[in-house]
Amino acid sequence: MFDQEKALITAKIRTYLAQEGIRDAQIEFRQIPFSGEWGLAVPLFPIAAGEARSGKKVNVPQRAAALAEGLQAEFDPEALGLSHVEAVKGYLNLYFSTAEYARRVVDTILTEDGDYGRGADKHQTVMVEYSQPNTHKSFHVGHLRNVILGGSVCRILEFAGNEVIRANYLGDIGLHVVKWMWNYLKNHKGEQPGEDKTHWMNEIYAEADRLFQEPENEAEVRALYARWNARDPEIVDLWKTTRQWSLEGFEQIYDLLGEHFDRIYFESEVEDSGSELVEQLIRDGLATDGRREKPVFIDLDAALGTEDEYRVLVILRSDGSSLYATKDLPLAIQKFEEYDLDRSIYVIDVRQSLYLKQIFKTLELLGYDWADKLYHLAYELVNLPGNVTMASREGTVVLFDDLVAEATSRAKQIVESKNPELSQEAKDSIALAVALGALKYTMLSRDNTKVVTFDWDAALDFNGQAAPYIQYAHVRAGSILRKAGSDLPEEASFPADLEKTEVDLIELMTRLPAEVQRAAEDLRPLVIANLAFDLAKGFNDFYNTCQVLNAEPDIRAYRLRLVAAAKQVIATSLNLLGIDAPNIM
RNA sequence: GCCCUCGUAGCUUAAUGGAUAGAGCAACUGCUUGCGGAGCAGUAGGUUGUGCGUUCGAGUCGCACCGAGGGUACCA
Repeated sequence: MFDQEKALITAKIRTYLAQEGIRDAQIEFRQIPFSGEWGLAVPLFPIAAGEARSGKKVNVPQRAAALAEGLQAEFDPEALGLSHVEAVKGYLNLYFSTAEYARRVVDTILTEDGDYGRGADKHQTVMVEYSQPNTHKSFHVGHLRNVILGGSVCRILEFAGNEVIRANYLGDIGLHVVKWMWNYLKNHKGEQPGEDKTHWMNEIYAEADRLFQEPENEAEVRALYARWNARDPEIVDLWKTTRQWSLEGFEQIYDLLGEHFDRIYFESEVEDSGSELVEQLIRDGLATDGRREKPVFIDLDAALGTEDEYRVLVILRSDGSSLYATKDLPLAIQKFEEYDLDRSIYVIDVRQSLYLKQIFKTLELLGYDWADKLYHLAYELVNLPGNVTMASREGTVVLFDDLVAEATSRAKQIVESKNPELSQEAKDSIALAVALGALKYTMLSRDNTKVVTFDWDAALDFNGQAAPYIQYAHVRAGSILRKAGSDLPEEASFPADLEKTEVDLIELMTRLPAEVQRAAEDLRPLVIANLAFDLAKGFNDFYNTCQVLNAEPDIRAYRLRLVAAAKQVIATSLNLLGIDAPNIM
């Protein structure tokens, strides 16, 4: 935002340093940590250290302090539109004119509106593959982290200036599907899914999984698997019908979560190309065909001359049936055939790190020059208290719909107490926004590499550092603007003696553009989650110390604009997390 | 054995190599409303797992160790 000023300041510093016999110094700008007022800091440590390295005998901290003081004497603050300049502990601190800075920030936000913080078009196309559920099975809290993380990463990448293609990859074939069909034919023939399709699908699957433990049942399932492999038309039809139910169930969940996909891949659609690729790999001598005693595998360490690093990748079972690797290889190729991708990101949990490393390496060995554009975005699991892994087999799962129902019911109570006069419909929709916001924030406010321990009370605690607090700040801002009635003042000048809470709020708002870039660069929604909370806290501090509606006309005018700007930035940051910013709650 | 990730306040967690390690829960004190609970203000809480190293400067980078979790050829 202050590029012109920075250029002028940089030139001035260079001139001074040249007099000191220092050339080609890198001038960097930082934030000044504490700021009752604010400005830019220039650390002189790197420059002093540079002198030391070039052989000059200097004590770095002392020299940095001396340079800062020398520079301070050189600066005429007014000529640069600065309020004052200080030399502190080796830093040159340049303070902006408070009123001017504040006005510029707020004007910029209100002019750019929802585009404030958006990065310039990078001309980069990024595919993000996420969610990847298995059809005919449940959707639990572990799956939720993937969808929420992937969805937020997509929004952030897009807003940062990338073109994003959202991809999903569904496990629509395999033993789990056959088990499901077996149980359906045997115990549920003719039944239709109810309102909640995923829940219903999962009940049949869970039952099938239990019954499968019995040897005679297992034999029946295997027999059905053989019919499936022979593409028995009756079974294929059943598969198509039931898969569709699953898809519709997932669609319900994605709608609820506000997610959509541009391209959906199915395991079934890459199975054949996978088999062909395996044959090709054997012909090329890269893969070893050990059938029937052993599988088809690639000894990556042998191929690369590494030891215990890439291990062995099995690409086809000894009985000729396919594995994940059989299908992930052709899928990667297909993605690059269909799209001109600059990056291809896989949002998959951390346990598959080695596996993906092997897949990427294999594609490199196959000679695909885009292999270095593949990236595994690993995230840790969601566990239950006591470090219990969520596994449907053990029955230790928290199902998605149960969780949403509980969260919504708790949110409803809050809405009831705050706004009893609203219509039931309005209450329901607000409760849902609050409930989903709370769940999403719980998932996104932890670093990707950290295990989330799912605790009902913590996830549903709407106080403190949680989405409802942020949403509430947005509502309060909206309420002030609504009560102010007529249109927002088109312009307003800011006074020099702004309250500290006003200054702090404005500074937080200036951080959005840079934080968006950082979040996109590191694929870390956490960065935005933190900023959203800080903004809400900043706004509440402002709200508690500054009157808006009852203030003098001049003050009222600029504060109304400040409130509108804060509302905008909070809404944008929530949007990047996939969280609704309601106007009433 | 080897590889990856994590270790920060009682708990959950933040911190582009830069200034006094920042929050939220829980705790404690006070105020308001009121006792089937909430809001606000404040207080307290830290040898950043341990030890070396790189650096003017390390929670952050490197190495080693300790601890937890995960992975390591036909599971996903």
